[in-house]
Amino acid sequence: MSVDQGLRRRLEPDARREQILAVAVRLFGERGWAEVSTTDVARDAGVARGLINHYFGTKKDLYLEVIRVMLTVPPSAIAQLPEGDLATRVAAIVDWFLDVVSQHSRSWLAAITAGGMAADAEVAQVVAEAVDGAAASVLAAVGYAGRGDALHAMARSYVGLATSTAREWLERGGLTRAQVHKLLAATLLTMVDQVFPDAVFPDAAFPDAAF
Amino acid sequence: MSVDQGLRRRLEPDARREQILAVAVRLFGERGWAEVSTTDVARDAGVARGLINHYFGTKKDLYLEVIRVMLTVPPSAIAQLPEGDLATRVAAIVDWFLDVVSQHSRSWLAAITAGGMAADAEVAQVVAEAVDGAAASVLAAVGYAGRGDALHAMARSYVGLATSTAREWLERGGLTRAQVHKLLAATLLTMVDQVFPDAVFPDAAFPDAAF
DNA sequence: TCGGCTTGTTGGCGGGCTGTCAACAAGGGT
DNA sequence: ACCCTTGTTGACAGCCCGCCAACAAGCCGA
Repeated sequence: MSVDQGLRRRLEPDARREQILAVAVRLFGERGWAEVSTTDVARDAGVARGLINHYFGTKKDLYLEVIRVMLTVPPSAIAQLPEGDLATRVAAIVDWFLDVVSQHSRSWLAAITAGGMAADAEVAQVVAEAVDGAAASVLAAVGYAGRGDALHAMARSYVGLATSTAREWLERGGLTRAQVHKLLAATLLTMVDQVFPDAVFPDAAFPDAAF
Repeated sequence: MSVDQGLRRRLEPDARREQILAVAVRLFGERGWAEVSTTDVARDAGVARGLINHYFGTKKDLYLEVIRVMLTVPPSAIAQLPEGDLATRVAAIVDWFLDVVSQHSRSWLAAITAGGMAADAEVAQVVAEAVDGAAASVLAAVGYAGRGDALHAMARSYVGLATSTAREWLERGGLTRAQVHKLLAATLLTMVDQVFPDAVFPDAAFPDAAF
């Protein structure tokens, strides 16, 4: 593992930083916050421990970067919004979510379940930003983008459902992908039909028009 | 805060243990795992640090007890299952959940959102047991108790939705209780109608009979 | 009342982890 | 070949944790 080849080599700051970050992502993905020490990261990176503080500051700062990396969605599959029927779009957004989660499931799930210290305010904020992004995607897919704070809150709640359901599927193995898909699609349709209309702006009173 | 009155007094083991535990619950509820040291708990309890290890073992062991306390639902409101229509029972179980969460919201939410180190296996198990209990209550309320693992998985997913929605309500304040109630009731009804039937035992083929 | 004994309680030791900083050296520029 | 920038190191101080021998509070029998 630890690629230490005796000699001491100079790397460009970006390269060294990214190398340490990669090691940290791997270690924090395998074990939790308390189980990984900066000494471990330094050893596996073949680097003096002080260098980690030099590049990242605090151990928590390093951890925040790790979580950001874990939650960063590969931009390949984004922005594919099929223009069909509502049910079609719901099925598409659910499939997109399941694809993203299942591909790099371990790191994504580990990070979204608060990674190791959800109580920390900064960690919570990083996770909240990722949830916000997913919620915005959901709202866009169902044609409710930019329609008020309550809708965003409901969309974030739905992302919570999607997350817990995905965990039941990928970690516990108690559900099949088909069951997960049906659950998420049916509940999202229900929310769009029955719950979202009550949450749009009080002044704007066109609850169903997508355009 | 720290009730230190100079002299050193002997307490019965249960009393001392409970006193320390109370202090730990307060501190871990205010701050997270990393921000609370056993020294802090000892100081606020007016006790030597070693005594904590004597009573609880490891700091993590103390933390597990704290989370168990936080997740323990006051047994008052349980076991009230109104025998009415399905929609009535759904509304009742949602109200019950919202009551429980809103009463001691801070500690419950703090603990259920993984309390501080969800990555730890033991902490995850304690939280999972609490989620299992809530899921069982939901299944019992809708008449699907004891009908297979997939159903329990779906119920746990629903508890995830309830948790994230409650957090949007209580912590972020972006939703009203009425909105939360409608969201949770509508989605639960949808799951009972459209999703649960596919998840019952393969051999048992009576998806709708409550009795 | 007083000594003894059980046991709740203390304080310090060793080990480990973290943040900081002055000193060192790798490698390019002149 | 030299120098000088700067990536890199190693050690120091501080804190936290688990452990354990020593201490004493309070009860019991004499």
